[in-house]
Amino acid sequence: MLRLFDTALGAVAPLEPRQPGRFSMYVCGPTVSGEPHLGHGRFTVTWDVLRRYLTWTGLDVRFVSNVTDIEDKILARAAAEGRSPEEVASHYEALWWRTLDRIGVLRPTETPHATAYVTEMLELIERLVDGGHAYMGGNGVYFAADSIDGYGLLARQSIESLIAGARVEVDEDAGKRSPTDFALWKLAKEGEPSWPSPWGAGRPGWHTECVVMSLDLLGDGFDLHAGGLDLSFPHHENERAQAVAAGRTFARRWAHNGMIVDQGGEKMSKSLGNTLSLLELLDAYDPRAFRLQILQAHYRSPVSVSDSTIAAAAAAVERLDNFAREFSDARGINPDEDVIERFCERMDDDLDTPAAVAVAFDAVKSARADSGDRARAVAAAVFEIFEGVLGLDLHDQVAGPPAAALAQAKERDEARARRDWARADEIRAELQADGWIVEDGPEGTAIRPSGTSPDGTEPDGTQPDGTQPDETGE
RNA sequence: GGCGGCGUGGCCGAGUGGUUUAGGCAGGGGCCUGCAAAGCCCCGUACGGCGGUUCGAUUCCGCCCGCCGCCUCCA
Repeated sequence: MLRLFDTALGAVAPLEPRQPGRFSMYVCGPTVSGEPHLGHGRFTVTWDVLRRYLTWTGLDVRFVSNVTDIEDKILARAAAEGRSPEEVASHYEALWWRTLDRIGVLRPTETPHATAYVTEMLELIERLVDGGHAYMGGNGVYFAADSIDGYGLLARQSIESLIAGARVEVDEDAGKRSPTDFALWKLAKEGEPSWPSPWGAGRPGWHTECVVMSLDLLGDGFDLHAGGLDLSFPHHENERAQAVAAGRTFARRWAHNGMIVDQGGEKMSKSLGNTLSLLELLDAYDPRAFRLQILQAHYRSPVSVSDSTIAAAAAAVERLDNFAREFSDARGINPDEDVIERFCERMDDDLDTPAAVAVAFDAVKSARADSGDRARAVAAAVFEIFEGVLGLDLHDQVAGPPAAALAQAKERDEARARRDWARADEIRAELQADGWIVEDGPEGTAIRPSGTSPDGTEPDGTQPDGTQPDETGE
């Protein structure tokens, strides 16, 4: 049984499903107003790994992740670029899924959109207003945080100390009564997209969609609500507050992943403007290197991604590919049970992927030290761990090199056969200059693309995305 | 100010009250090789500082120093 840190509990606890054999999880998805950045890459990989692991252990996992397709930043970009908000949202959503494909993140079971749930959100808001939990302010409808007991659970603070620590003045014009209150419904300004409501035409506040969509698709008391640590407060707290006020049972467990930080150790965030584009990183390195680096840090720790850390991960991926080529005949046979058991022990301990990956690297070493069926079983465990569970495919086949390169390889073999080392070395240098790694094997000269191949294409044919160059990461 | 986290060898990064090491990357030496590459073997005696508990602490406790997060939009 997997044990996972629970933010509300402040401790690691067994993750027992609501219904035996089934697992329901909700992860806060993106606001599609810009390019995916490194932080997006991290949270998607982290929860994708949890989802894959639970599935692999036999659970039927229902994984819901929303798309916020109506929000202030989308409107701002649409206005700036002379496009409609719908165009902006659909453009960045398409880019979002294309990018996740590249880092091996599976599609959620469901991807509800905020704009498809406006009716349900209005029903909830009405219920909250009727129950005395929400009030009409100058710019919209606000939730009164002090109207429920236990506000501050996820921050592990009392509402008094949260108010005392508020960094932002209460906006008198908006008619917000307390800094901890938050918008449920925002009245539309001239020209903004809007939906009719009893309080005037407007659009939903961000915190409401997740409540409605998670409860609608997963039901009361669903198993896990996860997301970035920066969402724990106030976003998740505000979701929980609405559910509590509406008399619903919300998520049974809460989990949060750590932040990507810059080289100075500071969190990448929109307000600091120090976010790095995930797309640029994926264009410059094997996308699997990003996934491996995320796996090589504990999901709750801050992680710094830089050229040197990604290069190190890329070198490790290359080693794994070499291993996969060497043991390609081990695919499909029964994995060594000891290796799998040790791997699971680490995963079950609060998703300790760095230690779990270390088990796999140990297995790489021992498979090579061993021989025969035993070596192949251990190798099969390596495949099972990386490909069957962690979503990191190993490449044991390379696309057929072009005929010209093969001809050079053949010529080199001929030179070597007549012990013409000078000519053989000359051809090798030519091949290397063209971006090939040259190895002498039992079948003669073998070539495969190096990571810095001039043609730049991955064997899987990944192409750079088609975003405009002037877009900034957000 | 309130609440929380972190400080491990050149870099990244797990873990543990003590006997033999996490793991990855980089580096040094060696084996293999026509020379390489890949692979294999060996190596460098890491746990912020000061006290305390203990037979023994990197691991527990206290204090200090440093860094970071949340209390505003954010994954």
